[in-house]
Amino acid sequence: MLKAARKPPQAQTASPPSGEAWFNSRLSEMQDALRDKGVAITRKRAKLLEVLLSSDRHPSAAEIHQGVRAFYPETSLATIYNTLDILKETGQVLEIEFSASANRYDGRIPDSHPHLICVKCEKVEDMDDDPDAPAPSDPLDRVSQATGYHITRLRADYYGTCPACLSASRAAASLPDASPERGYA
Amino acid sequence: MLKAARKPPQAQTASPPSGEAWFNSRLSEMQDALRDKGVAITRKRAKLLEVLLSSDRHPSAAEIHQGVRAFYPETSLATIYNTLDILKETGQVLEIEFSASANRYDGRIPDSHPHLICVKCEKVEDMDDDPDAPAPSDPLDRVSQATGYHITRLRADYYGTCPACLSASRAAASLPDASPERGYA
DNA sequence: CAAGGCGATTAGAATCATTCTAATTTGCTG
DNA sequence: CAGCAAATTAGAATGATTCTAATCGCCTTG
Repeated sequence: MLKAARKPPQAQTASPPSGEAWFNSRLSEMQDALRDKGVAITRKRAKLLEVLLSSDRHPSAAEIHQGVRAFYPETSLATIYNTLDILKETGQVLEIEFSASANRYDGRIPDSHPHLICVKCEKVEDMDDDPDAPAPSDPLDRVSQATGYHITRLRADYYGTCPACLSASRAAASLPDASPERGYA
Repeated sequence: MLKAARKPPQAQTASPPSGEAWFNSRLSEMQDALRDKGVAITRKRAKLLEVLLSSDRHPSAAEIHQGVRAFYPETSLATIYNTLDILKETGQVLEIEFSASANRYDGRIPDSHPHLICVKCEKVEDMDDDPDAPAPSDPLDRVSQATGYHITRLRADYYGTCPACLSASRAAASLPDASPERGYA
């Protein structure tokens, strides 16, 4: 499992992967992941994958829905969410969460990577962040300069399992069944 | 406007500010910000500020509500959201957004700073990230080692205004009124 | 080809955090 | 005390997402 390819030597507004070859190989990856999970690749699901890979605009579930509907008008939103869930489970899509509007999905680069998010037009772009680049003291300044955005906020949050939950789940592994689950996973 | 103080020389699970002196000075900052905005500091709002500063658990709106209710049982959730909005506008609270559960609020350190988020128990902790620390290639590894978490994801997203929207709003500034607003701001 | 089975799909209901609305209360200021 | 604006309220509305129960489609087996 490779990291997202990192091409240019400086922070850039975007370097979206492209090309038919890339498209097909990425598509195969996703299909393989679904197969490995034991779920069928139906026509609607296949189309969903295409839609997901066909633009770098990080579509919402509703946008994906529209894209699939263009070909299969009988498709319901539930199917979109359902398939996105499977893709999430298999690490084939990155969900970018927002509380004030719809989540956005990145199927092109499913590993965590930084984004540029316009607070006005809600555009979401990939960013190639080169941490070794000449770094002005403030990362907001650095990224502003490199991208032309007026950056006002960096959200940098690490998601994982805390030590307490780690030992709890290790204990649970030896025992019958565990305490109730909740969580952001 | 100072940056969040950065105390220890390595990535740490947390270094919550503390002490009565700190508490009072931070409280004054928030109160001043409200006054500057021209809004009243009512008893309920004052209590909300206290609740916000009284723990480092990054409470949700509902948790704050409960905390205020303990003193003013007639308080409605609308008041909590309303006051949080004002605090957000004045940069006095950091909203940590989640789509799958309630947003969390950091009034202690209102500038953007990294967090540790447990995907199991939903704990949210502050993290002092020292980017100059000896850096194993992978930041997830570095943070895992430093904190004892099992980190699986770094969400690093830059929020700001994209070049297109910047020029649009510059244009709008000279003109009568602008195109419809939306956005994540 | 018929029957059975099972995952995929559907429409619509349910959920839940958040926002909105319209009415009421509060706390001044004169 | 009257008048006024801001604060507050209960409850309705919103909107993304999830759930539910029923149906569909398709493959297999007899």
